[in-house]
Amino acid sequence: MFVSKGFMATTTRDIADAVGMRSGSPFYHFRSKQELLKTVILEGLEAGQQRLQAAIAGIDDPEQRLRRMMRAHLDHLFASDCQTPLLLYEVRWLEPSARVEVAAVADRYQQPWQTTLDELALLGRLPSSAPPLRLLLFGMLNWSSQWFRPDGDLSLDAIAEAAADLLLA
Amino acid sequence: MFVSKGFMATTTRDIADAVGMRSGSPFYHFRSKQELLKTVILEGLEAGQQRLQAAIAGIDDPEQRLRRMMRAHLDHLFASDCQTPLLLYEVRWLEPSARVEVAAVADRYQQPWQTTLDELALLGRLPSSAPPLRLLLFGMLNWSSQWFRPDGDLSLDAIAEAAADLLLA
DNA sequence: CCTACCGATCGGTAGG
DNA sequence: CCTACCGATCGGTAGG
Repeated sequence: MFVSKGFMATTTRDIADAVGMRSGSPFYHFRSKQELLKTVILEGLEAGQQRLQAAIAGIDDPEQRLRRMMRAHLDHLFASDCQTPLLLYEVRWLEPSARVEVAAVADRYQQPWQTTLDELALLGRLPSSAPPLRLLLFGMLNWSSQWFRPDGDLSLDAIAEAAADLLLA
Repeated sequence: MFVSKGFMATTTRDIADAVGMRSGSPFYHFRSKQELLKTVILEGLEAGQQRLQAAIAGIDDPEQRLRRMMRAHLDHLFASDCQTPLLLYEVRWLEPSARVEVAAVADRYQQPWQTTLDELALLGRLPSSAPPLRLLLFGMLNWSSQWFRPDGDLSLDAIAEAAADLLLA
C-alpha cells in the first residue's frame, strides 16, 4: 500500500482494514506509522540483497554476473511482495535517524555492483567504472518503475538486456 | 514546496503563508489544491520545452544536439524555479483527466529526443534508437535527482557528459 | 482577498 | 487486540 498509494496517502486505518484489524490495533505492533515504513523498507532491502546474492552465486565472468544482477534487480523492483526500490521514494517521510539506518543498508546493496563494475573496467571491458557510472546504471533500471507496464511490448528481460548492452558496448 | 515537501505534505496553508495570504485565499485563485498542482506542472513543462528548444536552435550535428539537450534537461531538473521532472512524481495525486492532460504535454517534450536519437541511429552513430533507449536515457538523467548534490564532487556537466559518452560509445 | 467556520479525517492513546 | 475517544489538522466554503 505504501508503494501503490504512497506513505502519506495510506492511513493506518487502511492498513488495519487490510489485515482485518481495528483502527487502533496497528499501534500494538508498531510504535508509529513511521516505524511501520522503516520496517517494511528494511525487510525489502534484506530480501533484495538475498535475491541478488542468489543470482550471482558461482558466476565468475563479470559480464555474466552484471547481467544477472541487472535482471535480479528489475525482478525485485516489480515483485509484488517487496518493491523496495519503489519504497525508497518514501524514505523522505522517515525521521533523520531512521533515514540514516536505511541508507546504511542501501549502501551495502550497492557494494557488489561497484565491485563487478571495477572488475569489468580492470579487464578493459568497460571504459571506466568511476562515478557516476554506477548511479547512471541504477538510473536506467530504477526509472523503469515510472514507465514499465507488465502488459506492454517490453519484457523485463528486454529492458535488462538493452541497459546491459548500452553499458558494455 | 510541492517538490521539496511533496504534494501531500504541503498544505494550502503553507502555500498561503509563503505568499503572505490567509488560509482561505488560495481558493480564490485556484479551485482546488489539485488544480494548483496541475497548473505548476504544466507551467514547468512549458518552461522546460522552451529551454530545450533554445538549447538546440541551429545545432545541426545530432551528437552535439543530443549533448546539449541532456545538459539542458539536467539544468531544468535542478533549476530552483521549475523542477518539473521532479514534479512529475506528484502527478499521481491528480485526478485521471488532469493526468491525461499532463501526459500529453510530457509526451510532446519527448518528441525532439526521439527525433535526435533516430537521426543518430540512421547515421550509424548509435546501434539502435528503438525502445527502450530513450527511456533508459531519461532514467540516467532523471534518477540523478535522487543522488545529485550541488556541493558534491560531480557537476551537472560531468553527469551529462558521462551519460552521453555511455550512449554514444 | 479576509474572517470565521465546517465536516471529515487522521495518528495515536488509555484502559481493558 | 478492541472500544472509545482525543487533539490537531486540513481542504474547502459562505459571506462580505
